Amino acid sequence: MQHWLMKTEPGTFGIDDLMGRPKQTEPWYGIRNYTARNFMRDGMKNGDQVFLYHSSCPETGIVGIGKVVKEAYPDSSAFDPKSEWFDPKSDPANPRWLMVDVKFVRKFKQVLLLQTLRAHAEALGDFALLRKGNRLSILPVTTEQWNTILALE
DNA sequence: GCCAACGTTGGC
DNA sequence: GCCAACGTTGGC
Repeated sequence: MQHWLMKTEPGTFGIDDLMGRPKQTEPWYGIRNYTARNFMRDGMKNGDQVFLYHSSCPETGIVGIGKVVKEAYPDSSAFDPKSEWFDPKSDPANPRWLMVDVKFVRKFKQVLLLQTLRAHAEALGDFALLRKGNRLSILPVTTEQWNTILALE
């Protein structure tokens, strides 16, 4: 099993929204970055666990855990002209963008803040989230990093 | 294929 | 709101 981290903006859709969804599950639509898409397409498998991360908000950091319950399939929002994520270049016969379904697993009692993660940067090694200028919305987490982070909770 | 311009992300 | 960093676009 592999581990990942997925960013989300709580002002738009956060962990509380995920908890409130039917089956506590949501299609992760709207990813418009090739590297992130490739992680979904080539890496993410059913059962993989995911840190849920809140960005662009007062308390940025990891807020809980989810898991992949449906592997990559076409992101239908790319075909919807009314959608904010509409992409006219994505052909339904050859979809450019993909999504996975994520199910809520648990929420941390308190946010594991980015600044806390930074304080343990050495123990985390080369962690994509902490790299300068990191903008990936989906990124891999090694098992070692996963366990180190869980111990910080 | 290069690279400048532009748009977006995301922390602060 | 600012700004650094990065990805994408498009002219050549």
